[in-house]
Amino acid sequence: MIDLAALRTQPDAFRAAWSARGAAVDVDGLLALDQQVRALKTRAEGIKAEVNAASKAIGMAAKAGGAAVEEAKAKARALGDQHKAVDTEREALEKELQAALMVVPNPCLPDVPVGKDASENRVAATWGTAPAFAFAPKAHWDLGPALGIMDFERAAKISGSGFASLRGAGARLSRALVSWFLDTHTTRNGYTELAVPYLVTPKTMTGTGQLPKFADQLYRCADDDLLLIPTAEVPVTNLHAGEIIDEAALPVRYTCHTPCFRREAGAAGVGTRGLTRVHQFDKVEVVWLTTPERSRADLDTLRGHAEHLLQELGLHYRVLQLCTGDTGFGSAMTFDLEVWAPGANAWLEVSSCSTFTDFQSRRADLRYRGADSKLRLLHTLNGSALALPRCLIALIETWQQADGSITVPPVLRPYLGGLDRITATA
RNA sequence: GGAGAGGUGGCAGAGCGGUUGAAUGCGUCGGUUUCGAAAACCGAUAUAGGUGAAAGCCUAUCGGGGGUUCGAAUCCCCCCCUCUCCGCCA
Repeated sequence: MIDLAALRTQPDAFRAAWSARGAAVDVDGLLALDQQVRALKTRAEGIKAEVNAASKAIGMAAKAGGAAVEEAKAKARALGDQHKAVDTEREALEKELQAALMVVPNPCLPDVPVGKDASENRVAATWGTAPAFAFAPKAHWDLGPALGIMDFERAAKISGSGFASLRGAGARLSRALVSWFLDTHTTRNGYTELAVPYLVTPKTMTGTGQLPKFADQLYRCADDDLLLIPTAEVPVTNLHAGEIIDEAALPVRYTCHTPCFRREAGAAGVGTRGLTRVHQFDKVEVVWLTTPERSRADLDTLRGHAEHLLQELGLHYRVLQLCTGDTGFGSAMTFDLEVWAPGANAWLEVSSCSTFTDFQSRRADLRYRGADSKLRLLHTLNGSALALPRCLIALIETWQQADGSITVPPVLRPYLGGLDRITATA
């Protein structure tokens, strides 16, 4: 959520920022509503102050055994009714204002390039080169089933389309990636590992911005009013909701492996072959809670952690700086990491690293007490490091051999009992 | 799932329906004292919002939401959470 007080004082800056995003926000409507709410609030509180004073007087008079108590009560009752009428009106308008604010996107940082959509994202960096093959490289949807490490048909049989299953060395390879990612983050990058619930409340989903705007992308357990997380960002960022963290403890950095559940409504048929886009996938996420002063630099550090993993896996990738028009709802700046999948002949997004500035903190009530003992909103950052199925795709397509076997990247071998090659018989 | 107990400020823990934002203790901060520290003593110590140039004033908040009342931390109803015991279960 944006800072309403800031909108009040600098509406033009917000207008410009939203226009750069291509977001239609009725600034005048918001400001008018805000004005009404505050006017009603002032009125209601003024009447309430009178009611309180009258009640206090009645209390004293009753104690002293005054005679005019009944008359005073009647007067106070009338005032109370008046207050209730005004306050009810205020409440309705305030709800309306809140609802409107909840679907307003975060303005991008000033140095985010302006653009209308994904076609105007900028390639900020490229690492490595596309692997060259002496044969025609195969896509994972051919390689995987041939090796017996992926099974799409049986997954569809038990769960419908958009689900995949791994088997044998494929399942093990996936687990090896998770372990290696987590170990790297905890031992080398200073993250604390978390294990969290995969079902969360609507309030939690609202804290990070999935609700109310993106309800159609979430799986919901209607009988219990719980939702399946679409990313570990949701439970991890909300973990400290409503709390006050001491500045000395910042930045708080967490890494967490969870499955992610996404309905992918409206994405049917778009890049859905094989493991590329599925309703359930595993991901290792990193989340930072940090100060406004540090957050921009911290975003680069976080992104570096994700990039490093791809480098050690020997995977060719590029960094995209998203333009204003392609930046997600709550994000103020996002870098996507796209890995090259030589078989599918495509760049696949395996990480999205973002700073949400204080947008999520305002929703989730995440604050810190500064060295000066003042309370301030935290800045939240997160990024995938990394998303499993697409890493797996790039990995096997990149490391495939002419005979259809897969060479295991050296960093993963300790996690596979020394296995250096996945073959159809493995 | 059944039975019971409980949810009050950073923490612990009081609180008759009436000038209670809330005793007391601890903690924290400032001061006195000290060569310095400890101890002791003195003082301060919530958050959010409205209004105002500011000082300030006002409103709200005792798990959440309703209700009774002129007035609710205190009474009533619903919900949530925690703990204990029983049952069930990976």
